[in-house]
Order: sequence, then C-alpha cells, then structure tokens
Amino acid sequence: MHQYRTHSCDALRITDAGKIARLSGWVHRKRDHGNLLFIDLRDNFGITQCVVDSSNSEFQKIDDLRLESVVCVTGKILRRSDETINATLSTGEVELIISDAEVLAEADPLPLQVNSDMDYGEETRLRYRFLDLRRDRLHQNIQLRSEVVSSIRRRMTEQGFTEFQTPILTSTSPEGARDFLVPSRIHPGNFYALPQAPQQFKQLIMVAGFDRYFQIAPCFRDEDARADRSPGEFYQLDVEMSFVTQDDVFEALEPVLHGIFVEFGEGKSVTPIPFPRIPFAESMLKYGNDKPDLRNPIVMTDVTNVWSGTDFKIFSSAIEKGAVVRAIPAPGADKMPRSFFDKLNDWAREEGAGGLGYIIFSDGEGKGPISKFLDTERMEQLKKLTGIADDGAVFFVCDIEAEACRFGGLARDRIGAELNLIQEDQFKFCWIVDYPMYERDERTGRLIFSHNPFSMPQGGLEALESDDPLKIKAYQYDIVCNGVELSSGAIRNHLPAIMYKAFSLAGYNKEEVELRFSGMLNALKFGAPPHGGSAPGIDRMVMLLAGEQNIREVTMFPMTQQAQDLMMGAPAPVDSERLEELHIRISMPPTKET
RNA sequence: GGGGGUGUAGCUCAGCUGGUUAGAGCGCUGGCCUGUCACGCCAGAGGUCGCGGGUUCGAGUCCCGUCACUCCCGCCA
Repeated sequence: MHQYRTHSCDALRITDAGKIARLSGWVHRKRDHGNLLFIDLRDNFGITQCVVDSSNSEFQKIDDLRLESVVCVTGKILRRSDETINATLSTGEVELIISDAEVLAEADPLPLQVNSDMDYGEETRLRYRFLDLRRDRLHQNIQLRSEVVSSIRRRMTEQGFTEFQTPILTSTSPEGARDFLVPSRIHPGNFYALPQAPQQFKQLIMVAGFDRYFQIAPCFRDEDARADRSPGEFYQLDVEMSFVTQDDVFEALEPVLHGIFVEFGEGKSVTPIPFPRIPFAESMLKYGNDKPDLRNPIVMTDVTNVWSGTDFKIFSSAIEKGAVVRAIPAPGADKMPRSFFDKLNDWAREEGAGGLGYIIFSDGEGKGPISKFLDTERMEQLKKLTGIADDGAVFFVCDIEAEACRFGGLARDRIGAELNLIQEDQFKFCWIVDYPMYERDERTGRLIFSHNPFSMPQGGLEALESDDPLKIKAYQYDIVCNGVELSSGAIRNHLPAIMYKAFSLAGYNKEEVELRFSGMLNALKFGAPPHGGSAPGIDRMVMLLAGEQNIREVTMFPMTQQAQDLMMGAPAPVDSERLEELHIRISMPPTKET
C-alpha cells in the first residue's frame, strides 16, 4: 500500500465499499460526539468523511488534532446507511472507518478559517495567502486560471503559433509606463529594466522569420494599482504574426477568445465570430468611451441640433460656445418614480456635471422640466434620433465634446444598471478600430502618440507627409469584453522611413530615434516582414470568467495596493555589502516634520 | 501626489447623544455527548479599542496628526 494514499479525497464511491483505503489530507472539519468522531478530510480534489470511535486506540490522537492539521488515515470503506447519506458530497454515499492514523503535520490555531466562505480582511488574507488559497473560492479560481492558460496554449499551437520566451532582464524603454530597474554589478551605474511587455522582442522574432509567435508573457510596470490592475506584474497572451493585415489578426484571435469563453464561460452566451468592429470615433459617440459594455443596450446619440437655438439657454448658449448635447435613451424609465430622476441628478452633481436634464415620454407625449423648450417638430426629431417614442425617458448631457463623451458614458453605465438593462448572462466582445495616431497633449500643446509609436499609420508615409496629423488613424485596435479592455494591438510600422517621419511629427529627430530604438530600427533595415499582433490580458480574462471584480482573486500571490508582498516581506532592505557590490548608495527621502 | 471608506479579542463584527467592569458569533482551552455533516450542550481563557497627541471631571465614541488595508483620481498602450 502506498505510504500516503491509495485514493484522493474525491475518489471513493459506493462501488468501493468493503475495500481498505488510505487517504491523506487536511482536517477540514471535526464533529466530536464524545465517543464518536467524524473528520471531514480534504485534499485538492474533494472531501471524504472519516469516522473513528473511542474503542479505537487511534481515537485520542485524532480527537486532539486541530483543524488544518495534515493526517494520513487507513481503514475500511463502508456504505453509509440511507439516512446518513450526504447528497452534497460526491463521496457522500461512503465513509472511511479509521483503523490507523498518522499525523503528518500539526497546525497551530488558524488566523483565518479555511472551512468558511466568510469574508476576511485583505491584510490577513495576503499575509496567510497559503491558507486563503486552501479555501474553495480562491482554490477554484487559481485552478481555472491554470486550465485557461493550458487551453490557450493548445488553441494557439493548433493554429500554427509557436511559443518562445523572451528576456526578463532587458533595456529601459522610453515610452509608456515607469520601468522596474535592476542595477548591474558588472557595469557600474547602469541598469537593466524589466520588460513592460515583450513588444520589441516579438517584432524582432518576426524579423527573424518565425512567422507566428505567442507567449504567456510576464509584463512589469511600476505604476499604481487598481482593482483590475496588479501593481508590478501581470500576464499577457502576447501574439505577433507576419505578412498579415488587421483582419488576419482578428481572424486568428477571435476563435481563440471565443473558444476560451465558450469553454469556461459556464453557459453564458458569447458574441459569435466575427466580433463587431467599432471605429474609435463611433464608440466615443455611442458609448462615451473606447471600452463599451455592450451588455448595456443603451446607445447615445448626438442631439445638438435639437437643442441649438432653443429658449433653454443653459444648452443653447453652451452650444454657441462649442458644446454638444448627447442623448441617453432610457427605455422603461417612464415607469420610475420621481426619486429615480432626482437621485440621478444628485449623482450627476457629485460627478461634477451641472446636472442631468431629462424628458419623460409616456403615451407619446414628452413631459418634464425642460420638455416645454422643444416644439413639436424638435420633439419629433428627438424621438427619431433616440428611438424613444412612446414609453421611456431621454437624458441629456451638454458639455464640450470630450467631457460630454466621458460623462455621458458614466451616465449610460449608471442608467443601464439602475434600470436593470445589463444582460448579465453574456460575454459581449467587440474590436475598437481606427484609433487616432496622434493626439494633442493638453498641458504642453505638443503632438504625442495616442498609443503605440510603432503602429503603422493608415495611409503610410503619404498620410504623414500631407494630412493633418490629428486626423491620421493608425492600424491600432483594442479588444473589449463586457466593458473591460482586454488588450491592444496593432499592425506595426516595419519601414524605417515611415518610423523616422512618424517620430519627427511627435518631436523626435532622427538621432534621438536611432539612440532610443537602435535595436529595433537596425533590425528593420535588414528586411522586416509586414507584421502585427495583439496581447490580451490573461488576468482580466480569468477575472471575467471567474466573475470576480478584483484581480487579486485570480492571482496566486498578489501584492498589496502599496506593492508589498506581506507574506514574503518584499520589498526589503539589503545588506550594505550587497549595495556596494552593485555600486548603489541609498539616498532616503527627507522624513516629514510634524 | 490627491480624495473617500475601514481599523475594537486569533478572525468576522456590535458598541446609541462622551458616562458603571467594552460585548456577540466563530476559533482556542477544559468538561459532557456513539450517526453527525456549519453536530449539540456547559464552563473558561483571551482586549495598549491601529499608533501619537489634544479637548473633557470622564474618550472606543469628539478634534488634530500619523500608520496599515482598500476604492477612486493622477499614472498605466
């Protein structure tokens, strides 16, 4: 018989009755009846009830065990009597009658209860992460994550992609986020950087002729955390392909994403292939942002013309100064009480907007404080534009375009949630395409790259030379699911001439570009294939699939919001000898005076 | 860097308008219980009310500061 176990704690069934079995696991729960003791023994796979009574010499040893101690028990498998069957356990028709028991490891009293689904404070959970991970919910989430990653690997490989590793110690990249730096011992005063993403490497892999690359890639960015953003590190399904158009990238990724979400989505419906493609400008107009939650059926429209020149001066004079009015149709809102509209108005004020104007339609007639400013003709136009004609309400946001989009988007989310319009049982995917290549930096007035400086501008060199830079679009795209940005990607700029020109518009001269991107540029000068790719976030995909609101719930060993690992005690000071070796001297920030 | 929330027993929380000895559940320790499955019953131990200062006859409670966790803004392709 095996030293530790003949079966897992999820293996025994009624057909095993009569056998001698050996199980090892954690003491999940004890039910002590004095002379009869039940132990729920748990391992990775499940739970089996084990029984011992006081006539057994092992009784006292087991009776003394605290919860979460590790024990190996051996004994006969018995069919339970009909009244004692536990239908909630897969092993509930049998139990193990303990004849021998060996304590493999004793547990101290627990700082958090493993056998409970109670909410615990984040600090306790992170400090004792190994205990939290034993608990069902987190255990399942991490298991799911592993299965998702395996399935991604299989699906990518089947589509002809090849997995490669790229360096973790690399050079600092001038664009994007703050780098994590690693001091060089051999080169005093010089630093490696951890990759923010394997962006340049994957392009170099294409230049090297490997055609289709993917990697479950760790990415490191020294930026502040959010609920959906780990501090420090996260993982991407990093993808790059040669000789492809934007549509080829979409067609390669859609079946993988669709397949994953069908496989692990537990019956929720998934947007059929091909996913809708929504131009950036259209998304901003209709949804107020570039990561629309399409489970919300509300679509905004521009109704500036409806309000222009009316006697409602708040809107009409703002329009004269360049503001726009966006309508947020709210089907069914005519049935809501007055407090619903007041609450939304209060919320709008808290968000810094002037308020949230509205017109209520019931039986085809417009009512509400501002409806009197619209004559019949304008009212008809409004009904036509918003699709709200007989029953419902229309909310209005009036501001300069960017602010109207932003706030309208928030209001759309809010109203959709309040009216229970969100289709919770769905995964709604879309591509956002045609991002602008450049935007104006509001503080400096300078032209900056909107997204990736390595993206190919639509229209190529000609567009860069003759068009208004702010009108140039890039072959740059995001994939969005249920309002979560999963990835961004692009067809890359593989031509040095276009790269020099693209950077010069953003204020970098040829020398600077060569200095900063020598590796990349050099490679492009020796025959680079047209190529492009994307990089969906693994953590966020698993978050969506697990139905979690927080990325720490799908991360095995996360750090706190302040980027500390409470379990391992990182970051931590190091010995002065280590610092000397690295040619580093600490310069502490001044301590605050009180 | 900024704004909000939380911080009371090992854990989750209650503690009113400032007023006697700060409570409950779980866990822990001891006792009783042979068919439970969140077993039940009895008893006990366990507290720098995050920390520092202030107001007050009196502070868990009010004020100021600070620290930790968290949510958000900035930041982040």
